[in-house]
Amino acid sequence: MSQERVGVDLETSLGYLLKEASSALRAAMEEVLRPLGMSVTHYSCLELLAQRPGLSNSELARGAFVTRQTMNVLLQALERDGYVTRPAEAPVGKALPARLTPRGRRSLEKASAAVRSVEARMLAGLTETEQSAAFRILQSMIHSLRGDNEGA
Amino acid sequence: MSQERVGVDLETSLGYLLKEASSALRAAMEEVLRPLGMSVTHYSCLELLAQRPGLSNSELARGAFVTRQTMNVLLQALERDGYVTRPAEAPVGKALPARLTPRGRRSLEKASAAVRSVEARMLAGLTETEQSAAFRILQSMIHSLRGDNEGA
DNA sequence: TGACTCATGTCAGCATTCTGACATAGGTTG
DNA sequence: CAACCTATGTCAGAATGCTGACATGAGTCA
Repeated sequence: MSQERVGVDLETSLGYLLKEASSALRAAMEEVLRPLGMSVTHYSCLELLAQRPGLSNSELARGAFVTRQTMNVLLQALERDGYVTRPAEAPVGKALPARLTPRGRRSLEKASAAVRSVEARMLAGLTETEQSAAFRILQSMIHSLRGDNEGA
Repeated sequence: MSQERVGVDLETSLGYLLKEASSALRAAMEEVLRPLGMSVTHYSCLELLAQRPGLSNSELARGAFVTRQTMNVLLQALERDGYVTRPAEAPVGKALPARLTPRGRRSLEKASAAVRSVEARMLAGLTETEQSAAFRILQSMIHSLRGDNEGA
């Protein structure tokens, strides 16, 4: 619109590109999940529970990259609507292991398929080799950012 | 905490890994920007203006991956606090070209250095070749997700 | 010229997520 | 055992970003 290249490196910054890709992925997921009446966080919670039954609220929060307070709000809604069950008493400690109900599992099926198709579209232009490279590169970035390698 | 590997593919999903990396990057940026009293969106806006002076509110919003309404609220605050100036009248159309004030430029300096150090840390474990690969791969993902290649 | 379409700036209301705080359960350490 | 530390679930308030809506300016096209 305004001008073209005053000339710095937003276009060459991997950080910016990472944010751009993540934003595009999120938008694409929202687009396919909206018709199913499901938000990305909503889907993430169900998918996590399908793959790792018995996760606690805090564990789900970490897996979905939100705070445990946020996840708690969502879990209470999912429980109220019958997608998820949690025992009234904690079997050990305070952690309440959550599980999908049959209704939750059913509702996840369509969403999961939709999201997998988005992921497939995302990877459509990449060779197997490139996908493997992407995997290693992203893991390295995460590792470095979290500072897993410093300190003792 | 609960169990280890019930066993599906969250650990092998590039979509999940992308979200994880983006989340780690955002957290690292927030960590270094907080001492400077600056949020990520706040920083993004200033950095965009430094690199592309004269961007309009809507263009800044697209560049920072937020809606133009959200960017407008931020811009008004930045203008009120003297980091940014916009003309009272649009030179053409309705778009108001925004520019950094000296104060805005000064405030950006430290933030920009901090963010660049985060990006450097993110890339620390990667070779030049891998960084080039990451660039091409991320661009391909963005391109595919946006569906630039379909239709006419 | 006039109707149409599109992008923009902006206001208002709503949704989502976060920060802060508290009580409790369990493990650790002296 | 007692003090301490960490993790958890949960409530309340605040911040942040979004959707909806409206008016305006510019280009397009008949």
